[in-house]
Amino acid sequence: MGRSACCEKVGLKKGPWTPEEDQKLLGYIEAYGHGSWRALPAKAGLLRCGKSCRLRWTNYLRPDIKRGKFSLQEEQTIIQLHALLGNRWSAIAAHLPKRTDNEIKNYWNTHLKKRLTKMGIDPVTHKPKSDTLGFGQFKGAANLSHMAQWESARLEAEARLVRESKLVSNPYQTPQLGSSPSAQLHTKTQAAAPKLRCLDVLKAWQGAWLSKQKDIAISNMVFNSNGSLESPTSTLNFSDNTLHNIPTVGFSDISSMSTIAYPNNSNSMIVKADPTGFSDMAAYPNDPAKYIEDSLRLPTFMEGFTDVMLDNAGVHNSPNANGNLDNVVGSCGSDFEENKMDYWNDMLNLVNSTTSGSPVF
DNA sequence: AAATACCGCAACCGCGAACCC
DNA sequence: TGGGTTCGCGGTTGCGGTATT
Repeated sequence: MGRSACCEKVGLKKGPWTPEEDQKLLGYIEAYGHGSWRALPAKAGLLRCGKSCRLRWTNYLRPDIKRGKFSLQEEQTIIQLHALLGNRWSAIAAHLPKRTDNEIKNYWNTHLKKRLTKMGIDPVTHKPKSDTLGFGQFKGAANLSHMAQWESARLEAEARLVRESKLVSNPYQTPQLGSSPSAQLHTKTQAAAPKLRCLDVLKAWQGAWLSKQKDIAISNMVFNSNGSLESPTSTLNFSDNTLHNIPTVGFSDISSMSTIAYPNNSNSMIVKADPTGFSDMAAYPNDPAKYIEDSLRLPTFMEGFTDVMLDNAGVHNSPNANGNLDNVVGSCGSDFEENKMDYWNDMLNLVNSTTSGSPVF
């Protein structure tokens, strides 16, 4: 009963890998693929457990891993994605080509987290710590949480895609694009659904929220598998058939809520609420993507500013003698209002920039 | 120069989900 | 359908290197 402990067997080696072991593992996987990790050590002549071999391969030996210092761009990406996704390192790694989730996790814990803390920003919520009372109106954390719910749903959908695409995936599981297993996920996903449209949770969410801003009651709704509406604040639970059941290929326009689905074996869809409060889709009879593009607006309600503490300027973000970040403290006022838009602009730029390489955005 | 503290990273551990029979 | 197996993820640990005293 119970789990079979992978390293329980006496005689299995633990600890740092030797160059000889690396060579054996590398040579075996290059020749035969990893196959079953559990069976691999014996076949490769290694006195390691399969789990240890997998870790060594995915975090160190894989040929497509970039090592070394993180660039400013990478730092920014990590921080922004962490604000959105939390400690979901594999998901974050999927957006950082050639970086492993373990490496990103380590970098966050040893560098970025400390930097945020030093600057008076809670690395968990990405809010200023001084916000505990003064930012009663601060909606960013709740919004991020909201976004995370959507992202969770997306990840579930992606996971299903991977399963569905296993038939076409390369048995030699060396990813060519991303570095993390999640990157492999994306690669496979794309292979399985080359015409995949994005499950654009961010944009969908923006649209829904913007509509809410306009007190459009229906704006909080998304279509469920029955074609009825439900609140996006609830956890999305896409069954395997959910998206396929959405009957719209093109537009479905119900009041101010618009749903576009691309159900042809892709699990992808765009759901949005009409940010204008009135349906203007007739203006885009042949170009749903353009409609989405044009109708989306930056969410003015979102607040965040983690990009300001990236030291690209170096000067204005320096902590003061009190250990506070002058600019960040200042940003609790008007500067903050300015920075928040930059932050989310960056976020959306990031999202947009990854559109081509990932079905996520 | 030695001792100690700190830091960074590779590796391990445990859990949950997916898979397989 | 249920139970065992495998895999992947996220948290944690421990060790080696570096900085500080």
